[in-house]
Amino acid sequence: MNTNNDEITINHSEIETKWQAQWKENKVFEPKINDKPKYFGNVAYPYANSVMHIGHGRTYSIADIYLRYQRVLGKNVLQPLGFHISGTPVLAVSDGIKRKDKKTLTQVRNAISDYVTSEKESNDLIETFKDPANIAKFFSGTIEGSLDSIGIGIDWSRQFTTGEPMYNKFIEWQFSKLKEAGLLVQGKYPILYSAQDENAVGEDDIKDGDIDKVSVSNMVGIKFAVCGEENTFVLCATLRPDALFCAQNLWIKSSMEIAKLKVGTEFWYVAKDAINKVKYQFDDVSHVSDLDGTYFLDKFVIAPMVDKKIPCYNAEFCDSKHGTGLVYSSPADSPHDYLNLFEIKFPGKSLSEFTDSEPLNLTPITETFDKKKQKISYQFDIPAYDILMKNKIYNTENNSENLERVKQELYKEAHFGSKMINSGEFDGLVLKKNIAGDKVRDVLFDKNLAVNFYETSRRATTRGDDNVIVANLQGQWFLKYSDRAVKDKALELLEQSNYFPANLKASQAGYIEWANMRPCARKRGLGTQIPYDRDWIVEPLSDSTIYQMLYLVSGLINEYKIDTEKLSFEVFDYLYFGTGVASKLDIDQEFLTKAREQVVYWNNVDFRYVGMSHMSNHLNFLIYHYSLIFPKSMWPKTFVAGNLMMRDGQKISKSKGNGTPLFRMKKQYGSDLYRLYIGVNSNCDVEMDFKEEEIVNLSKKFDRWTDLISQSLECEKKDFNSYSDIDKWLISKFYKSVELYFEHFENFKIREAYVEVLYEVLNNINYHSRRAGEKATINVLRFIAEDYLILMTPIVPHICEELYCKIKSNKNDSVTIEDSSEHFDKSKSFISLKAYETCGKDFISQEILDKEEIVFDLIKKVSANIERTENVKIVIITQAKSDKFELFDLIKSTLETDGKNPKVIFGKIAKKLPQYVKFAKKFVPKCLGAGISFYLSKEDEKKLLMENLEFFKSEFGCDVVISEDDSEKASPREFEITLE
RNA sequence: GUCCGGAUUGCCAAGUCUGGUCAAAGGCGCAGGACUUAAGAUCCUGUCAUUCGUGUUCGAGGGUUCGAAUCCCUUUCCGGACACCA
Repeated sequence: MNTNNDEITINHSEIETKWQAQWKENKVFEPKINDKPKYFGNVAYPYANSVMHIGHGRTYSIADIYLRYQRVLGKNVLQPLGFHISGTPVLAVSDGIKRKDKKTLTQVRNAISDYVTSEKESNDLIETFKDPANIAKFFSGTIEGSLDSIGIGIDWSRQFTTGEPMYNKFIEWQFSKLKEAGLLVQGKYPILYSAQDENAVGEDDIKDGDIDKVSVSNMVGIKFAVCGEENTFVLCATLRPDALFCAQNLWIKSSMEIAKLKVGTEFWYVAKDAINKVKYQFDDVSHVSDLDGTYFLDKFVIAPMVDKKIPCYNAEFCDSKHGTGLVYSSPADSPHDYLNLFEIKFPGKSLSEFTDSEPLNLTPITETFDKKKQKISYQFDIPAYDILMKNKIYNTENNSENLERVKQELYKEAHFGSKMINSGEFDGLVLKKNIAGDKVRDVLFDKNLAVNFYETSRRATTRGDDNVIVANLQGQWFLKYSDRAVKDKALELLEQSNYFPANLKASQAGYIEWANMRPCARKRGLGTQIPYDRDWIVEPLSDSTIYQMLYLVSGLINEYKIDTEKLSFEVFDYLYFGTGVASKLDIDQEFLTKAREQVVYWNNVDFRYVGMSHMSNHLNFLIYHYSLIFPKSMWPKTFVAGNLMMRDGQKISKSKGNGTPLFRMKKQYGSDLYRLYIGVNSNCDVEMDFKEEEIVNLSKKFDRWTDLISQSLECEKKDFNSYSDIDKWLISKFYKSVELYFEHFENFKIREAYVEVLYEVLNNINYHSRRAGEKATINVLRFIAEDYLILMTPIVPHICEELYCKIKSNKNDSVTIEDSSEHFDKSKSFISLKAYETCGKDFISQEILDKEEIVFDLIKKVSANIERTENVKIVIITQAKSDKFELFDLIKSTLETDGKNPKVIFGKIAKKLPQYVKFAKKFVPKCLGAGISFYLSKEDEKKLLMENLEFFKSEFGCDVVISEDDSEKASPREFEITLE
């Protein structure tokens, strides 16, 4: 910290601790129902599986600054917070600890290291984490402490976790409402699955699942009818159904174990390793018999749609674990297929012997139509052949690497600018974006010649070494967002809301359009069971949409120790909609009345802050659910999407170890400074970079501000009229900035608002200090100090409380903090609750501001000139000629009477003051925008110069003379400067 | 793949929505000065070019306009978010 001379060193950390304790003790952030307008804002609850780092702190700080600003506006503000523990993450940690998984243990040990003093304590704590509830309990405690430590004004009396019975009841109610709205439906859904565990698998269950993500990929299983076997098919899974048109044969590894399955009324052949995939993806599957690949080698199959009889050939490269293990060839597109087929048809020969014509005599199925975009040129429009020849790959032997390379090249580049030919109704479809493939697939589906076949995006195994497969789960619960009426309602909600940043509102509407069927329940994890189907647990994103409304009654549920079993659907209906008869509900009537009062008073969410990455899912669902469950009058009002925080240009993440715990900020920099840095550094919609040097630099400005205000409070506040003109200038400037402050805040521009009242005002203070001396500055600051503190409270609340204390003690206020009677108005004691009530306009004198600007500009110009000249003894200031003033008058009056019409203005000038036509050519366009700037009459201008002569002399450090002559070059307020 | 966004003067980064007060905030870096025995820290000044008239700048090219960093079109290069995961 700065320890300059007589400056008082402030121990911010100490002050902050003191005020945080005061706030807590006096329940400053636990608002009661009163006659002020209410404002209900909140941020998404944090996930209680780790400690908070400085990145999380940004989100909560921004929301807190804005909500404290609402208090400045005189609102009764509620900001509650709960904790999210649904889903698998907490479970995964406790499982990891039970398993003694090293990675998990290290992470947990690191996370708790700040809260334990010995290794034994650490181990004991971790031991308790085998119960997931203890994980949630511990981390929610640390989170509460962290947020308190940076002065976030949260009403903790309403907190809950998503694992509590109260919450479960609320979610059950919510889902009953969604069911009523027709949103909750059941169907099939593909998920990653382990047949051995008989359960869905998440990222945590898959080996290296966090590093190399596994997703579900959608293949097409094409049915090749086996000749001579009725209703029996070889199922080949492919990503390129369009290649069917050049299918020449099936590849079947003779040694592969194959199973015959009965699926519905059909019989399918697949590799034995693929039995589970079929079993878990299709209905009515039974195992008929086993055989091996040799069975097919003398058989023929019919390629569907093209109706072509093709043979089955042995191929060692077949992989029983990929797809169905059985594939068809597409020699035109696949170099592998081409060479293998070639070697079967021409045993012992090399492809190099066939340069004049393509030996397999294939019919091309694609054609190049855009030679420019296509990076590979084809001789015969048989891409596989052409690329093999180009790369001089003539046989399969020792060429597996090369083949792989050209395959990649082909897939990557060949499809640009190709379209289908010789394929009947599909002719002309482009291969790009799989347009042709999708069309072929759809037609195959229509004719029941193919099925959807899901496969994992990469080969994956569980920690228990079972193959991860894709199961098409029966009975999956969905939220059906696809109905037009449902979408329209959500869009209506969005439409009537405020959205910041405003340009993303359109994207949000896009997400609403895009939402379709959303699986909303899972087989595993913590959370609420679906009331109609207890096997399913509501998935974490679906259980966190309208929960803000629970805050309105959660405090009372705890206070009245309500038996959660009594929280029936009817009770929630009564609480939220006022429907039903209260006296008939089997629940504490006093609670019921009070809780209903809460809902009626707080009514709806006024402000919701979410991370930008949650726009497409969380916020989307939130909008849907509110629009369906609540009446319009209870819809949320303002949404803000905020961005992440980086650390020195890098993402904050556990693995990088750059996520400094939030609670350290108080000791390291002071919470006020942290908040100030967050608020002033960037607007919430841009990614913010946390830089040590920047925050240190900011502390200098902050210290200066603190020091100035602190000193000013030692002075006596005087009557406005007893201040001098230059003092009034500073006061005017301040209240001008205040106007902008409110304007910026209305548009959720926190950064701009504080740049205005901190940087701008500080600059003006410095200028005033030069003009009138530091003493006078401190004196005049006393006049605005109280307002200034109120406006700064949202961003640096602790120091403002501390300084405000000085004012209170000066006032000899009869109200003391100890007064705790029911009607005690806390806002008199805490600046955190104080509204801004001054009418700044009364103290703004435009004339003083305008005049000072002329002086200011002059100083700037002269200083710049002096800088460039040596040995200046006298500065001569010369005014413009009288007719130049006339010109200005003419332009000004024309602008007023005829508007911004350059032609009219030029016409008048040419007529009355032709000597200035040339000058006007450059000057007039400048006036068209902002108008002509303020200027004085020649006499007043001279007066102004004379009045400030002494100030000029001291500023320039030399003699200053106001010339009696006129200058051609000068203009009103633009003096000619001569140095001697 | 789908959907968004960005490119600003040595670097980071405001400004763009709402065209004019924009040679363009702020920070870093750099240079000079004050203080100091000195260094550091701190404070002040400067930081596109300039013959101090002005000129040339906001990825590139074109357009609209009296006027474009800002609006429109084209183009190059970067980045972010994506559903069962919180």
